[in-house]
Amino acid sequence: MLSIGAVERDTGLSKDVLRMWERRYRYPTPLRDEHGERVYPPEQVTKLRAIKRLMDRGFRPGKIIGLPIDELSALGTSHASSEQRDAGIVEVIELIRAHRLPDFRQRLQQMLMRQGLQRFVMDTVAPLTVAVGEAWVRGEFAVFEEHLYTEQVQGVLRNAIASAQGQGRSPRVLLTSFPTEQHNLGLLMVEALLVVEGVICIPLGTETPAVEIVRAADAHRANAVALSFSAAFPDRQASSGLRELRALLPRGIEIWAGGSCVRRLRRGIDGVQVVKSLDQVSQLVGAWRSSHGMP
Amino acid sequence: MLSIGAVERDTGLSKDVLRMWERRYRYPTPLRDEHGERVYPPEQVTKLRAIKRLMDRGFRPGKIIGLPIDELSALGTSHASSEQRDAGIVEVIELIRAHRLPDFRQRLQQMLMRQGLQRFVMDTVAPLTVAVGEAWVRGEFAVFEEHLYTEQVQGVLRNAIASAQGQGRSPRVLLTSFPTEQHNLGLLMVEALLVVEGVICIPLGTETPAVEIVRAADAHRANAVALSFSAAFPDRQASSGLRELRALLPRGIEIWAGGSCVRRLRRGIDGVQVVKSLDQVSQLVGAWRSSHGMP
DNA sequence: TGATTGTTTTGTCCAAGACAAAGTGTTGAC
DNA sequence: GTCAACACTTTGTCTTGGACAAAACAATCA
Repeated sequence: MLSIGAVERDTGLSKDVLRMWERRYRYPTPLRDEHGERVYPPEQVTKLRAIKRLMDRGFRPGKIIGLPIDELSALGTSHASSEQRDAGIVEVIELIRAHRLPDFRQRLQQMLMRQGLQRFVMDTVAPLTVAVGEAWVRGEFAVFEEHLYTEQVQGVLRNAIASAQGQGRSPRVLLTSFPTEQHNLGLLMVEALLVVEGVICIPLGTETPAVEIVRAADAHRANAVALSFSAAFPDRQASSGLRELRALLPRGIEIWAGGSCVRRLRRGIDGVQVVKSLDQVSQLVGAWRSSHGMP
Repeated sequence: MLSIGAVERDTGLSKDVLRMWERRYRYPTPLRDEHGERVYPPEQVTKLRAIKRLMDRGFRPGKIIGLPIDELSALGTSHASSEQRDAGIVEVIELIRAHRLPDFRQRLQQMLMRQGLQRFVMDTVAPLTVAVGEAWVRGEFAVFEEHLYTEQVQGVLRNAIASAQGQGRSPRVLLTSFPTEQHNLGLLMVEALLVVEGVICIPLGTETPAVEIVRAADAHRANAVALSFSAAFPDRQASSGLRELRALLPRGIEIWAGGSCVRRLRRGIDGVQVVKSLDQVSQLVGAWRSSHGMP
């Protein structure tokens, strides 16, 4: 049984939205505690998570909020399972669920060696992370299993980045996310791809306010700022934040925005490059280099 | 000029709190746009950030909200600076402030090699992190510089952990923190020390709810759970959380609690080992092993 | 096909009141 | 002098229902 604040943290739906939905769609239907405050049963929280997940994919709340939970997961899976899943991915997922930590770590390392860093990120880590996220929403993955997954992959990626990192040359790229966006895996994936291209990376971790991004870009003479937005990040904040940053940042510095959230932005933002897939990272670097007279 | 939502993102103060302060303390005093909605001037946002920072250190809003901005920064400075600093530490700090990223990274790596992982963590990383935290509060360090520091040290530590990690033997130790505790560096330092002792680590990253810790401990047959608490973590939540976890967890599994927050806990908690300094980590492992008939 | 308009959907913001949880201080017992 | 219990103060979160702008969708016309 969770309070409205706890549900906000758990689902990413703001208190205002939770109350508004209740008024407007008659769902969720929380009970009340002895002092008249909303208390959400676990099933409703699970369903809310599923709804949020679908909204992140572009569904609209009014259309799906009435559906029962199994239809919601059907909607979620129908899309994903259509892209045939690599047998390797399934196998790795099973290792986490069986809590075979050393085997899991070793398997990751093995795939990294076999595929090389670039293919490892694009063909293994990215789909694996999506699969883990979906399994978590369906309740097939415990919270701690997802944490453990994230931690292990982070370790492997950071390790690979350190090994692949050489002298590096322009462009100089600053990597970070806006406040409230805590997901680091996306940033690490991009950093890995950039390091492969021989780019100089300045990783700031997550949650840097716009003003600080500007100061950092200045101090480190960055040529571009790369921002990551997970699916859970609210669209509005993304576009307003990007506009704000564009206004603050000198025009000479490019902005690259990527992640599931910006993928569904309708209109492009002036002066911001939207990166819809990890493939484009390499092209972006190439474009920057050729337009700045580099081989 | 920022909207209330933007200020929430930027300062970490919720909309409810911003409105309540305005009602109660007559501050902040946002202007209104053409539709009657709050609009915050940049100076006020800066002051709000300063207030939030001091609150994280234990100040209470009512006492400090009336002070002018320069007195607020003075409050941050007065406290620290008495402890004499290692020359090496000062030197490394200067590298970050000069934004010499490759030199900084190389210097860390060099110290790691010279000192070995254990001494590196205890004599370099720990005091360095304290010094950076203090400098940040005094305003000598920008937010982005602190982010960059954290990111780099994290990289070096994770790298070292991966290299030092061998087969490992009992005890099996689960590493994590309670929800809202996002600081990862402390956990990584402990993990490094444990790996040196040949302990098997199961790192869950930060913010794992008590119930999930129990499930993870069961799934991975952990012998101990290590929890990290930064200075910003509320004492009360720490002790109640630890008690709750102790009640949920089988008695056979030990709880090790460490970090600046627990260091100021008055009473010990029954069945919880309080780790006041990093030196004790090695002893704890030794004690566990000898009491379980291991060499 | 593509731009322009109108309509529906949806999220954010507002106000003031209520109250519980956290923190502080005081008293009294050992 | 230390510790527990209690009362008092401070502070944050939750409540209500109304209003409205921005985004998404649909329909129209060039």
